[in-house]
Amino acid sequence: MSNIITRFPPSPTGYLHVGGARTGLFNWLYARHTGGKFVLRIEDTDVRRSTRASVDAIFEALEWMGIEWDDGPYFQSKRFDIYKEYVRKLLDSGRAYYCDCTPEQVEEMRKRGMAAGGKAKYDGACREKGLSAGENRVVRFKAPLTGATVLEDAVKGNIVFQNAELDDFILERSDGAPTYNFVVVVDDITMGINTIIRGDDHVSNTPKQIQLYKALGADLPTFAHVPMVLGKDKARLSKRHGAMSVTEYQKMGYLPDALINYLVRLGWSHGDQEFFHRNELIEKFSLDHIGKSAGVFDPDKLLALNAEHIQAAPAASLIPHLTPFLKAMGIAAEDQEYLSKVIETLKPRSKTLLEMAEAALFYYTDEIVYEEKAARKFLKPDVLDPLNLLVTQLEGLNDFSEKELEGAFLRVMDTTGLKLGKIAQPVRVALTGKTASPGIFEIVEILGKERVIARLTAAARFIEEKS
RNA sequence: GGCCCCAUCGUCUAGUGGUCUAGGACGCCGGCCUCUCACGCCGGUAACACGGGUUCGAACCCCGUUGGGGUCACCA
Repeated sequence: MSNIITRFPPSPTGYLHVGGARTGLFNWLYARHTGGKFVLRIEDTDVRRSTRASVDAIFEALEWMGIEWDDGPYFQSKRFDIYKEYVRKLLDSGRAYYCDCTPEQVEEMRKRGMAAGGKAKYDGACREKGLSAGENRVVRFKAPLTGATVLEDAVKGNIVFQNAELDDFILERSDGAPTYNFVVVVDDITMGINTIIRGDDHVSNTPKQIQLYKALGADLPTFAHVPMVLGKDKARLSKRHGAMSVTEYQKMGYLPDALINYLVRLGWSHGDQEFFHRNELIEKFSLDHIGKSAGVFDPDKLLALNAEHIQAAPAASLIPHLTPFLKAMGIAAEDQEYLSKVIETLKPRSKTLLEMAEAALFYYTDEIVYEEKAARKFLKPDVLDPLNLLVTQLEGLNDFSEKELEGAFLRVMDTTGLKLGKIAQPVRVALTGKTASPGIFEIVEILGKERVIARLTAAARFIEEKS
């Protein structure tokens, strides 16, 4: 029923950073929420700075996040004919003209304006010259000199710009290439984009674009300028603020849903709710709860949210996300059922998938390396008897269920007079090499009789050799 | 500097004139739980930038100040 069409227009001059991903997300969510369309457009008119590698990086990041587009990707570099055609239209209708002022001359005008009253703009020297096409000539837009242009912004409200503040900006460079403000408008018109959600660093471009829409006789889209994402020091996001690319978060073991949840919540709210599943976001997202002020990117909160998403996810759904990390550690983890059990025990103690993979190691290797401190503290001669006793008890068990295991431990406690804590720690070190791990019964059950007994006796041997 | 935007705990935010001695989340600090580490639970810390109005009554409306951000290209 809806005919909302949004778009995401990254320029391929580097990786996709979290700020850009957020505006992409807003557009995607809004399209999904309204049942509309989401268009991907690559803004690569700056041939010098655009690279194929960046394009691929952007695709990869979007794919990982699960943001799929319905139309495109369009490449502006392949649409020059269309831009030419629109320049022609403007020239023919008298809304654009050729200008032969040199960059130096224009720069001079700006300096003068800056010195005089603060208005740094082209003075319209060639406006009425009636110049035709030629070497070193640019095409400028003949902007209205008086009156005002109003931006009716869906998040910021009405913003009024005096036309006298704006100048006759360039539509087509002297080398024939179109400029940003122009191509954006032509693209948005020809692609049917009717809802533009973008960073508010674009507000000052908007009046120019609105004038272009009008000069071209096109309907205005809905504009929604969302506040920017800032770094901890409240300055614009940059590499010195730490990990900023979407791909980095992927590599650090974040779940795409967690990143999405965090990014959307940064600047948008739904009452007090902090945790959202992807579908909930689609269901609840709307333009009218986007905040007006800039937000600081907080890695701690993202990490906490990631932990929450890990906990909330069924083990089976975590498998595809965790497997690459396991593989990187040389763990094949082919048995899905086993992996599921492993994940279940690790979920509440893993804030990232990377942590989870590292914590899973002892489930997959038989060469347990004892942490030095752990061994010194817990693998001492006095636990030799309890350990051997436990082995005997365990050997007698057919069923390694938690209940049976508890019984076995209880009997060892009985005969030795030791508390569970005294026994559990040495066993934990014997089984995992570490002093921290999932519950002792859980890991014994998952590891299974054979491996548990092997590791226990190995620990006993270790103690004997030491003393 | 001109133009534009913004302003609630350290951070993300709820709040749309009275129910706010301002709520939630992250962080931080206590405690409980406990076989370790976590998880979980309970409690605490901490904010309406400032000054004027408007109103019987302002976090919410208006003006100003201050502070922060954006933008002023033949980049996008």
